Amino acid sequence: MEKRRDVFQAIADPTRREILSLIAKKPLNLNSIAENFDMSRPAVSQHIKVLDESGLVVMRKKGRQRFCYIRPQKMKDVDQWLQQFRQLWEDRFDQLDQVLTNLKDQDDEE
Amino acid sequence: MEKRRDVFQAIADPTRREILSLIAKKPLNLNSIAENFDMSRPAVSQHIKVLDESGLVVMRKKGRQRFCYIRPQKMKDVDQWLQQFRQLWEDRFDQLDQVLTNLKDQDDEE
DNA sequence: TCTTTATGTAAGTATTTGATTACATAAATA
DNA sequence: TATTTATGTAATCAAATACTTACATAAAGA
Repeated sequence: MEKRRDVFQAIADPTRREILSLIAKKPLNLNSIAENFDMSRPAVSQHIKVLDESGLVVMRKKGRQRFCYIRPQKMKDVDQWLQQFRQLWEDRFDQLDQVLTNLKDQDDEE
Repeated sequence: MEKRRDVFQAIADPTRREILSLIAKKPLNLNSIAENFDMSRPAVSQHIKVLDESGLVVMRKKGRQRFCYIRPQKMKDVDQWLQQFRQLWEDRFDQLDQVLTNLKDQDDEE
C-alpha cells in the first residue's frame, strides 16, 4: 500500500519543483532527471518518490527504465486551493492594500 | 534584518494554510487566530512568524494587539509558478492522459 | 553467460521543523 | 499604581527532512 503525501508538502522543496518543471516539458526516466541536479542519484530518487506518493507524478516502467510523468489533475489541486485568495489579488483597491500603503511609513522592508 | 522565507515552504504546513484561509476572510490579531487551533499560542505564533517572513502576511500593531493581514500579491507568486502547468491540465487529450489511461490496467490506486 | 545500465534499498547523519513549558515585557484598565 | 491582557522569547525535544555511501537487483546487449 502506498503512503499518501500532501501535495503542498511535495512542492515545498525547490528540487522537487524543478523536477516538475523538467518533466512538464518532456517525460524523463530517473537517471535523466538526476543528471540535471548536483546531488546523488538516490537523493533525486527520493524526491521523485515523494512526488509519486503525492500523486503529482506517475511512474511507468519501460524496459529497465522508469519514466516519470506529470499528473496535471493533481497540480490543479493547488490551483483550486488558491481560488479562495484569487479575489483578493484581483481587487486592487481593497482595504488590505490601504493597510499596506499605510504600513510603508512604519515598516521599511521590500 | 528579517529572514527571507520560501513561499512554498510557508504554505506546506496545513496549520499555516488554515491561518491564511482565516485571515483571508477577516484580519485577526494573534490571540484570535490561536483560538482556532488546538495547540499552544507560541506554536501558532511561530507559524505566523513563518508566514510573515515569507511575505504572505503582514503584521500591524494596534495598541497592544498585532493584527495579521494577508498579502495577496505574494499569494499570486504561487499562482504564477502554476502557470507553466496550466496548459497541461487544460489540454484534455494530451499524451499524458493516454498514458494514465493505459496505466489503469497495471496500477490500481485511486 | 558476462557485463553494463537503470534502478532499488538500507544505514547513517546533520539539520530543520513543529511543538512544548516557563518566563519576560508592554499596553490598557481598574 | 496594580492588574490584566496581548504578545515576545528562550530552552528543550521528538520527529521529519534531505542528504550521503555502499550494496543489491533486474533488464538489455556483447
